[in-house]
Amino acid sequence: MTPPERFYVTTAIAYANSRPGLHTLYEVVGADAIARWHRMVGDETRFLTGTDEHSVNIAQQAAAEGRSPRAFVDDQVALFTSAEEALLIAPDRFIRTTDPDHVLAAQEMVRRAYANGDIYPGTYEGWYCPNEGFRNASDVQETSRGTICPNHPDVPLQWLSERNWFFRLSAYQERLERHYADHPDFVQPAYRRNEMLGFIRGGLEDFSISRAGADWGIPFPIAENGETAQREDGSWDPEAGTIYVWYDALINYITGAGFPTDPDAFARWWPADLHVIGKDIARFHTIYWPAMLWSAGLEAPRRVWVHGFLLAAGGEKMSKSRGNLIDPDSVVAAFGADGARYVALREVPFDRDADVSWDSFVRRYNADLANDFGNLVNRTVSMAGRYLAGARPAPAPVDESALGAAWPGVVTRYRERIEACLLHEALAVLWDFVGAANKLVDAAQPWVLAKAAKAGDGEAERRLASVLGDLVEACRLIGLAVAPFMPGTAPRVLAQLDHAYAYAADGNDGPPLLNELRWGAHAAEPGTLSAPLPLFPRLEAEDAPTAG
RNA sequence: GGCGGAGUAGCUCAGUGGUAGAGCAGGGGACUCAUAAGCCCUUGGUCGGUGGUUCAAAUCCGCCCUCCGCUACCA
Repeated sequence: MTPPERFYVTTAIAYANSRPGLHTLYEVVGADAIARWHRMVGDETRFLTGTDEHSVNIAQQAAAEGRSPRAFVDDQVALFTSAEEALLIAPDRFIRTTDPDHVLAAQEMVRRAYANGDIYPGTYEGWYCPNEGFRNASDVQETSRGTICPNHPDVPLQWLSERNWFFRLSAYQERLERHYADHPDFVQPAYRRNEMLGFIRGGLEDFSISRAGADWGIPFPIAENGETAQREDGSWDPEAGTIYVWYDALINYITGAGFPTDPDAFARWWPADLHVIGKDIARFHTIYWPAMLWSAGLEAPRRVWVHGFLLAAGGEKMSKSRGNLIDPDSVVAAFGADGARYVALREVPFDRDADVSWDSFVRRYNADLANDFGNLVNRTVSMAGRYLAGARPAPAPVDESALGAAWPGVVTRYRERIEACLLHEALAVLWDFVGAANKLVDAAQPWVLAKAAKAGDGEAERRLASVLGDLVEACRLIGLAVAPFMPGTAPRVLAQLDHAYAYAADGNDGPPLLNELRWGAHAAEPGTLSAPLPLFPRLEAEDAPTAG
């Protein structure tokens, strides 16, 4: 027995400033499916997701509601965790950047960068909006009245400079280029890697990692004179400011692995096997982050997967202001948790953007789940019950069954696609097999065999049991294989087939999935099929929620 | 502007030199186990434009048009 592989997968942490949309949860659903796959095949798996809760913006939103930042984010986070529960997302830890161990981790990373000579006090300059803080050059507008903030056109912008700390990213250009060369799969898909490499080759500037004015953040642990910013009573000197954005948010991945308080756990889980992120933050994960880790004497993550976005009709970005968000709760209400997971991961290629709409989801749900797979299970269970009095027929041996012969190749391709993060292709591979099973029903015509068998045709009777055995086995295999994507459906399929589903709700604690996915793995065991129970009721387009 | 990618059936896309493909959507048919689902057949494309290389180009080369991604401190 080889020891189990360990697999550590993370998502980006969500900015806790508004309620989650499906386009935000999409990434978490994808990572959850990947994590479940690894748990089920027997890898020691850790899946981390969570929320990013510090920022001037959040402090101001809280203040606008007359609440403390902490109370505000607590409520925001509850929106995320409940939406994720509804989608059957099962992280091993839901991390919050306000968690005490994360505060320690971020401060320790700053200290290490300082000890390594990679951070230095400098001056940050830029347009400052009194309502929003510093704004990018690309976020402000030049008008006849001068430079204004588009969100607050009546509030004059100020050109401010501020003392804060900088990270010496420029020192890591060569090492980054070498790392990309030595680890061609570090950033995927390949076109994202090329973009990042182009950025690196264009030259790297240092970036600021502290803010003087903001107090809703992790206290910066070092004073400008290089001494600790912690005072004798344990409090932090506000003069030192707070840690800014990336030296807070990115650190969550190592906090979640045990850094720095649990060295044993950290040694086991770091470096992460996979960061799943959106294209908007690729640069920070594939350039800033490795450099920050190296500065602290830590390894870069093994792989960063940059997924695409869900776009509204016509390729428009989804946003609250455009009012074209898809509300995850309505999707779950209409399609079920598994249906929602399936349509999102099947409709949107995991390596690029796609337009989605309620209609496209309904079409996909009806075609793939209600008509193809759901109906396959339904007709199979129904026929076995009707023609064989419910006794579960055994599948034919692999070499005597067309489905059995095709199956091993399906598993191989399915596994390859999942491990390559091509989740939509993985599902397509499985659904090819669903199609093959449906074709078999029509080719073999069990109802004709049943009539002949009833009339005393022994060969027809044998053939009937064999065909239905193959179909039952196909349903078992498909239902089980798709469990990482549809964890609620798998047990329901197997239950109708009177097969045990031996995995915990998060996919742990079961037998190695690849053993279970052998054709005929339970062929010798007797069973009794129950009455068919529709898995995915067909939907009509008018089942769409009222817009809003 | 620079670097990169894409333009193929109504929609989403596969197809890197040899008589144009899939899924969905549309049309027709035979069947009936089933969630009026499934199965079979089928409509539909001067493969962005143009010039060239070649016996032969969606596929290679030139030019043009259109669209998209990246091009630094919002998470």
